[in-house]
Parts: sequence; C-alpha cells; structure tokens
Amino acid sequence: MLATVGRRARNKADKQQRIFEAASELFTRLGYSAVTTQMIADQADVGTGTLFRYASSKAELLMMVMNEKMRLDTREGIAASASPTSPTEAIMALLAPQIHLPPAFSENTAVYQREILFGAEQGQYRTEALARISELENAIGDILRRFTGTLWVRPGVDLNGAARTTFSTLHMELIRVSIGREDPQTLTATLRAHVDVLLYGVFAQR
Amino acid sequence: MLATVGRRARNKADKQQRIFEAASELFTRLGYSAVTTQMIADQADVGTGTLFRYASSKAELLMMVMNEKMRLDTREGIAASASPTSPTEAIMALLAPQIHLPPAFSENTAVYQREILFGAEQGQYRTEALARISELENAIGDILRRFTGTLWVRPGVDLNGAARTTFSTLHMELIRVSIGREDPQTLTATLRAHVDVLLYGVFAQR
DNA sequence: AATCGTTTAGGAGCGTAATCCGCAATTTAT
DNA sequence: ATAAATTGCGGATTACGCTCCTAAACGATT
Repeated sequence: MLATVGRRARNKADKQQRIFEAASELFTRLGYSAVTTQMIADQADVGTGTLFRYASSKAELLMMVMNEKMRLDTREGIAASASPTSPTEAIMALLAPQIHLPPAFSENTAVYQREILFGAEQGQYRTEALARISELENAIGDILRRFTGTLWVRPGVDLNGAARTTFSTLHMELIRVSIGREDPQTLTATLRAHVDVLLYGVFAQR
Repeated sequence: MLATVGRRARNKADKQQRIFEAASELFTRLGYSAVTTQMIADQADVGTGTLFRYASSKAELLMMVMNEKMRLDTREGIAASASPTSPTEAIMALLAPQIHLPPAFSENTAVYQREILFGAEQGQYRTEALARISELENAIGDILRRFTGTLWVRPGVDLNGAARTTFSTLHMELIRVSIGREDPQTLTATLRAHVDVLLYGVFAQR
C-alpha cells in the first residue's frame, strides 16, 4: 500500500473542505438566519445527513467558519501586545484585531458570541472557540505580570483573577457591540476607559 | 352596560392569566427544552395561534415567567443595598437575591440570560428584563456615589462608566454560573474578589 | 479475486416553533 | 332589534433543523 492516506480519508477531507467553503460563502453573503442547512448541503454537494456528521448543528457550522478568523486575530493580537510600554495599551493592542467592526452581517458575530457562551457543551468547534477565549484571558494575565516590575501590585490581588475580571468586562463590551446595543464608533474609547478603571480602580488608595 | 371593562377585555385578561400559569408550571417542572408550546397551549386551554398573540415566541413566554421573580429580587436587592457601610458589601447585598442557586433547572436561568442578551429586539418581555438590568446598573452607580464622601474618587473616573464596568463583570459571572462553567459554591467569594479589584484596582497608585 | 466486516453517505421522515387565514364573538351604528 | 364593522381566536399548515436507517463504498483477509 503506497498511499499513506486511503481513498476514505481523502474523500472525507474533500467533503470537509467543500462544506467549509459552502458554509463560509453562504453565511458571509446572506447572514446566519437567512441560510438553511439545505442550502449548505446543496452547495457543498452532500446530503443533509452527511452535513451533520461534519458539524453537529447549524450553529457549529458557523463556529467552524468563524473560528478561522478568530484564530488569526488572536495570534495577531498576542503578537501586537508585546511591544506597548503601558498595560492599558498592551491590552488594547491585544484586543484590537477582534474589533473589526463588521458593517453588514454582524448577525454572524452575535450568533458566534451567543453560541460560545450558551452553545451545547460537547460541540467540537465551540470547544475550539473556548480555547481561543482562554488564550486571550491568559494573554491578559501575561501582560499584567509583565508590568509587576514597574507598577506595584496592590496587596491581596491575584493577577489571574484580575485577568479574568478584565477579560470579562471587555468580552461583555464586545458582545454589547455585536448585539447592537452600543455604538462601534466609540468602542475603542469605551474599552480604554474600562481598562483604566480595572487597572487603577474607582477609588484612590489612602 | 354596567361593566366598565367589556367581556372582551376580561376574556383577554383571563387568557393571559391562564397562559402565565401554564407556562410557569411547565417550565418550572420540566425545564425549558422539555416543554413544547403545544403543551402550554393545551394546559392553558387556548389554541396555538392564540398563544403567540400573547407572547411572540417560546423564549418570550419564559421571560414572561422569569421577569416576575427578577422583579422581586431586584426590589429586594436595592432595598438591602442601602445599609452596608462599605461599597463592596453594598454591591454584594444588591446582587445577593439574584444568586438563588437553582439546583435543578438552571436551564431556565441560562436561557433567560441568553435571551436577555441575544433575543429579538422587539420582544415585550425582553424589554422589561432589560429595564430590570438597567435598574441594577443604576443602583451600582448610586452605591458608588454614596461613598464619594468617605472615599476619594480617582481623578478622571466617570462613576456611571465605572458602574457599568462593575455590572458587566458581575453579570458575566452570573452567566458563567448559569451555563455551568463555574461552581455556584464559590460564587460569592469570586464576586467579592471581582468587586474588590474593580473598586481599588490591580495596581497601587504611586 | 472473492468475501466479510466496518465505516461513511444521504435522503426520507419526524418533531416542533411559528404563521396564516377563515370564522366567530363582540362592539358599534342604524 | 338588526346589520355592519372590528377585533380576537385557533387549528391546519408550513418551514426548518436534525435524526434514523438503509445502502453503498472501502479496506482487510484469505
């Protein structure tokens, strides 16, 4: 047997590829709710039954597509967060790529966020998305640690916990934008204000 | 005609009441996903078509039911937040009633949170839920203002913005519990830590 | 090559949320 | 009291996500 991957594996990879492309194209062009799973199956040239062996739900199909973008954005953000000389700017640089104000179909972004939080426990693509989220959270922890030399950490503060506090707030802010309850224009300024409060507090120390 | 409200209005109120009770009982007993709209219609003794004139979706039916509890919890929390002598404890007292660790059907809570964030824009019961949320956010603002006499507000901090930062974090934490990604047992301690960081910051002032 | 066991494909079918539209109950006008 | 108009009702119907089960494709074994 010469081929290390059999016909079976190749067919499978082929279908996976076709499904990804069909889902990507349709979701991007029409938006989540206007796309039916039939359309995706048809365009990928597979049966509906087949579709659901490659992703366990319509929402997972979207996550499959969105994860790709987020993977790049996360990488980019983490790289960019290395250079700034203040924690605020480092955190802003980390999240900047996530703030690609999507003009038209922010419905996809909203559904993505929704499914990350509330989607089925065992979804494979959701798991991947959650891993990206953790990556960002950890990156914030790294940033905070990086500045413990130049800034005094207030006694009793756990930096990992603080990283989570910070990320929670920023995550919620991104969700707010995706569901249209906040103006994307002012997002950067709002985020900066949030970060500022988080790092230095509301009340001054005595 | 003696009755100031016609038969029509009375029938309407009757149906509303029956639907509320049916939805409440079924959701509580079986959990959101195990309840079908047919069951609710049957138990309320109305047609399916009728059901959807009183609530525009199944999710809205749930919100109708959950809002009732939240209305009371919010009232209670705001009242309890008046007495504590530190901002941290006041905020904890405000949110305490929301933390009724629901042992079994936390599915309802998760769906409620999901719909508050991502539900249809024009839902009437969602609007009501959002009003409760705003109430809590404003209450946090009030708490912060209450302590501006005894604690110094760090220059440049907008208290309303800070209130939102605080509420965002705590809201996200409650969601985390509702979707089972955090242990309800440790929630109170975690929340306190969050609030502490938010109020006094990660880094000490020089 | 032939046979057997295993994995993958896919479309018919199902459950359910939500709509649509004809009909009935009520109110208003004559 | 009768007719006309308006509002509310509700079940048949639809659309869609997803499952289930049969059949085909594939790889291994002899």
